[in-house]
Amino acid sequence: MAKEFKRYLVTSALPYANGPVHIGHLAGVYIPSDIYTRYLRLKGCDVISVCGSDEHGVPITIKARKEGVSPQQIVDRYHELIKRSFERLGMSFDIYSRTSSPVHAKTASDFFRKLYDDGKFIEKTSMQYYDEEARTFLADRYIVGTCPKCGYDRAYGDQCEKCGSTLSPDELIEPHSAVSGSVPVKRETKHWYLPLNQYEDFLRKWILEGHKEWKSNVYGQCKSWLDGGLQPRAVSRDLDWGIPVPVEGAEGKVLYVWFDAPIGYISATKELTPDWEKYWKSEDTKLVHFIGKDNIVFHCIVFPSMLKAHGGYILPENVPANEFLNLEGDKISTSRNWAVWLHEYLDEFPGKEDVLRYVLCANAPETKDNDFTWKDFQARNNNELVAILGNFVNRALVLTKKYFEGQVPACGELTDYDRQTIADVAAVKASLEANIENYRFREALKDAMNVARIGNKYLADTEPWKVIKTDPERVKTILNIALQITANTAIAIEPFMPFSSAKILRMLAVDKFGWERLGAMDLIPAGHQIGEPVLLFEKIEDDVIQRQLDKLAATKAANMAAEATQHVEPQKDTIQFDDFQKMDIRVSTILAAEKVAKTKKLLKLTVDTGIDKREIVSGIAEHFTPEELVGKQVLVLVNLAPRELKGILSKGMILMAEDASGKLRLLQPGDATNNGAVVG
RNA sequence: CGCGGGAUGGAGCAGUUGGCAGCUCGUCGGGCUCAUAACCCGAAGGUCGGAGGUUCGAGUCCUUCUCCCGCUACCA
Repeated sequence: MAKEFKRYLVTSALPYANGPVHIGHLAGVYIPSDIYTRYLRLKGCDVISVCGSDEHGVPITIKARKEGVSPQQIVDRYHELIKRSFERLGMSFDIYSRTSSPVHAKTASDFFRKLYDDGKFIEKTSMQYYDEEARTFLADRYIVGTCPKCGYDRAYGDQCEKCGSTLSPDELIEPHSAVSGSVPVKRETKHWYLPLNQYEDFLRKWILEGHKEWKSNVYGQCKSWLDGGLQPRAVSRDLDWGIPVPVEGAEGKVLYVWFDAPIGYISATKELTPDWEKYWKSEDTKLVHFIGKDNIVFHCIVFPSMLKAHGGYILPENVPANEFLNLEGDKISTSRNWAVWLHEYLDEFPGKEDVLRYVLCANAPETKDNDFTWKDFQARNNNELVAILGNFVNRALVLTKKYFEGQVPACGELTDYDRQTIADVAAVKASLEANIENYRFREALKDAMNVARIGNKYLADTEPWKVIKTDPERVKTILNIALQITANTAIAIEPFMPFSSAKILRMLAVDKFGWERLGAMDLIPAGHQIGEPVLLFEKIEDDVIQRQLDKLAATKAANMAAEATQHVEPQKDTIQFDDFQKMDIRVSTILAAEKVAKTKKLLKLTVDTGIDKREIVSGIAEHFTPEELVGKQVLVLVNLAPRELKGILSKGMILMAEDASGKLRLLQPGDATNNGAVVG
């Protein structure tokens, strides 16, 4: 389907304004989006790129409450930080807006009202938990209590993380609010739902039949959702932070953050241009959403359904979603401060914006999760940016300076080899374009770097430093070509590394070229005086990298310490000696251990309790391998009522201690003891 | 439990409709000296997570298993 588009509308997932932006966000969404947009602009396309802060939702209110400030103060803080960081990184949004803006409030409100008036919603009343102390309704996640299945006392209202079972808040024993700690009560509340099930046919046709070219992760996820059947989804929440539901009698209710956030794309466009409808409502506009994989359902299922329900809007032509980036082997986490924060990077690596852009693009998680390591960062900078790109540019300029006082020499007669080299450079264009247009930015970046590779090879093969002694005329041609290639690198890398591109142009003392000039060999006229060569990139030394690694190690240590103090549980209620005596705990030896098939956490253990040999199923497979357990002595609660797990009768419980990091430790007698010895 | 994505030489990745396993970095050897000890050339190193199957032929299709990540908990 080679559709012709007259203009482009590019959106980037709205960063959630409860924290700064980190490298994961950049690699997943913003770098690809900026490359794409810059490329289209350079081509002279009509393109606008919109983004902004997502400022509503429960987590922001929680954070505000925790810090004792208003939600507005939270979002103001992070909006400014994020916006400024993006600018410094060279993100070229046409507008970076925010969902707390008046334009957005009106846009989202009108959008909801239109759907409401057209009868696109269904209204449902249900009972939900309410925190009287904090005066707020509680999402299931924010209710904590004891798990009815395993007795874990910090299970959430939707799931117990200990035993993995899915729960509803009603099942929790002694539920209390995670927000205030008070006991929640049930209250009746009314909400509006978007009946996604009514859009299944439309979505099927549009995605499953019409967009088979989408990335496999995106297509697969959509297919999975559609095959599973869609449910009506609530689009309002009981909350005092957000856009009020524009309906009579809806006091205290706001639009669900996932309803209002994507509309933020529309609002931002409105703020940018009075012509916004051209971008949102013309079939010849190509709409592309850049997102991370966790956002797929909202951008491919929910938002398109909203647009469809509203009518008049175009749908995204593609939704290139990336996977996740890990940091030094561990999942990036805002709450655990396990991240490389953009604003900190910009402060600590001034002038190295392009290095980060390069590394994150070269290592972008396009097909699967990837790992960012500082060692890789250093290697890519030193071996690729410095050695290949920076070095080539430097060679061409220094040679010109040295032999021709910085004046571009004229191109004479071409050899076959010259012609081949010129053809090689020209050939980069088509590949680079195809890769960018198919959202393969890693490959595209490689193409761009190839221009410099070709240049290095050309200089090595033609050896102007030798030829200058015998045939200065020939050197003129060689350096003319080398300089033209240099100018070409500036074009090719612009979408990826705009700062370096500009730097090259400054050194060459020429103006910016359009994309169509890529491959041309007459970019700089003979006789043109070039500027002073400066180094494009610098090597990054080991100590700089070590400082970053130390910083991460410190974070890890701080997390451990924090968790240790946080996780010490208060003493439980007093019990009588009789209660304790009821428990029969014996020293036992583990005779055999094997994983229970088709489970993640369960191990089947055979233990010798001294009384008998029995089987115990224990949820410890994630902490111990069967091999390391065999032969160990442990303490076993032997008179615990037997319980069937996965068809195996478990008779007893192995005693464990859970440390601050959640890791389990065996409790063992200090010295070898006879099995069956009574603990008490 | 279910569903989605992934598993390819030391590292990171490509492998289109099944047909001699490629790329970048690293390693080793050589060349060059204009260049930020950078650049250029060459070599070694994978049987493509495990098992089974379809086929003349499979990394590429089917079955099954293992491991990693994600979704259902508002973090890309």
